[in-house]
Amino acid sequence: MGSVYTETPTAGPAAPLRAGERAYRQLRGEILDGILPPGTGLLEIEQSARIGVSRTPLRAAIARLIADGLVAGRPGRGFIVTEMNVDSIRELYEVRRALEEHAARIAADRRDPAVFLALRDQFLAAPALLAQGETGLHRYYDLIDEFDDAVAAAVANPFLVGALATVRTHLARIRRLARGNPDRLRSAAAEHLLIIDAIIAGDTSLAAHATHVHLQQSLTNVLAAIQGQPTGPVA
Amino acid sequence: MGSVYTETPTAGPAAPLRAGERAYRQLRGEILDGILPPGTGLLEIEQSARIGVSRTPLRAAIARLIADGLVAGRPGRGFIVTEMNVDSIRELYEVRRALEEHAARIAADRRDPAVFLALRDQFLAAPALLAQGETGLHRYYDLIDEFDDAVAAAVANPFLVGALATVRTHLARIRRLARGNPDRLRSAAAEHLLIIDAIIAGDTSLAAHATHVHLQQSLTNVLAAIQGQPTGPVA
DNA sequence: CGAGCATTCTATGTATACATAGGAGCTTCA
DNA sequence: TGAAGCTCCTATGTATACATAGAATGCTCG
Repeated sequence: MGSVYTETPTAGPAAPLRAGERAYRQLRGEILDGILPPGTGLLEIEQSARIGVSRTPLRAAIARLIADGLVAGRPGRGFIVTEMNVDSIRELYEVRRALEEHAARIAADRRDPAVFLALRDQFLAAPALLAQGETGLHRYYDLIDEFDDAVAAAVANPFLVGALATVRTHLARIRRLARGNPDRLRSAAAEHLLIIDAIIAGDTSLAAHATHVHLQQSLTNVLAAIQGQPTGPVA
Repeated sequence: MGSVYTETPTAGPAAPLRAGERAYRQLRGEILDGILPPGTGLLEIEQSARIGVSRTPLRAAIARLIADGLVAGRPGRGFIVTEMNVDSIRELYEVRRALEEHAARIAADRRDPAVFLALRDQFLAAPALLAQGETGLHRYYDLIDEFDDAVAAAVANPFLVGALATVRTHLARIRRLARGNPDRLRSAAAEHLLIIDAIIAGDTSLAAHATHVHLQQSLTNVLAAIQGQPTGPVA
């Protein structure tokens, strides 16, 4: 196994990244992007050869993916990428609703107004962003992430943030299906604005209800998108 | 190393249990029971020698404990049992409230009345149970588990049940601190009865509110118990 | 006597060799 | 021809040897 560090040692943004971490991120990304569709069998030897790490760190990576719920496996019979059907999506949104409503409530109570005022301005500019094509779309998704991060920071609860992170992981797999619906994204931006306004105002109840509405709309849209294309597109 | 299977091959209740699984269960149990108190350093070599497995399955076990949030570790600097202070307890209950309220709501909507009617009878007998000393206490805790399982079965949502399982794991560490308060346990049984009645009646709102009340009472009791004995007793 | 540096030691990270169990496919017998 | 049994093969489970990075400690120099 030749040079593991093909890149210059000083190039990385931080540490050169361990083999197990690399394997985890790559597999996770490929599952989330649909490159490894649900049902795909993950063979240790095959995957370790493909990614370029030995079996030991690859096993660690798969163990983490199992903990994430992205991979399932029976002992002695291999591992497969977990399925993501309509029922799973409904179930996921059920948990998401509980957690995000609670988070919104807490965020409205503990928020730093300045942070959300800045976000408000950015969301006001979202419709213009969405008119800019692919790059604008990317920046819009980054904005959503910023919002989620701001809520997480306001909540300041490792358990809640962790549970939300788990939900968001699975959500990333779903989002791919409903991508590219400008009308929906514009509506979503407006819904986010409502939530942000409620948080700024410190109105816990309104923040929770606005979040509820937003998630219900989101779920409806996702389910409709899936009706359109029964089985997700796969490379 | 010599015979891993000291016991007769046909003795085990099921499969002989893998080394990694054994290590995981033992370490998890010891952390939950406080035998390995927060802050304890888990050295791979030391622990693998103690438990009697090699480093590879022990690493897998520690990886699972990290996913559970029971162990934390900086890469290259070892692993330690996570702390559990008053703030963590408050944060845990915050998430617990969100999840259990939602679960109670759903359970009230989807429940099988017969299951909860049976539980109702058992909880009615709880005060008598609590008068029976240690064995009665044990059976009481089993009854709580039965209730939790019944709610989980009614909810029928793997994501929500999984999130609840995570919370319950950490809760087990806390419960040890507040153990042995008969008055509180009698009150808790009465609170559970209220929740069960609401679920039987299909009253989603009441089930959620009764759960909220119960958890608030539970948190208050736990915090009071900790005030009494600042740092938990350790073997 | 204090601070900086080199050395050593320890614990994790990684790779590989071996053990084992489960399944697929083939052969054989009825 | 079909079904049952056996064999081989493959993939995971486990153990161990080696690489490496970080920290603690002791030494030396100012």
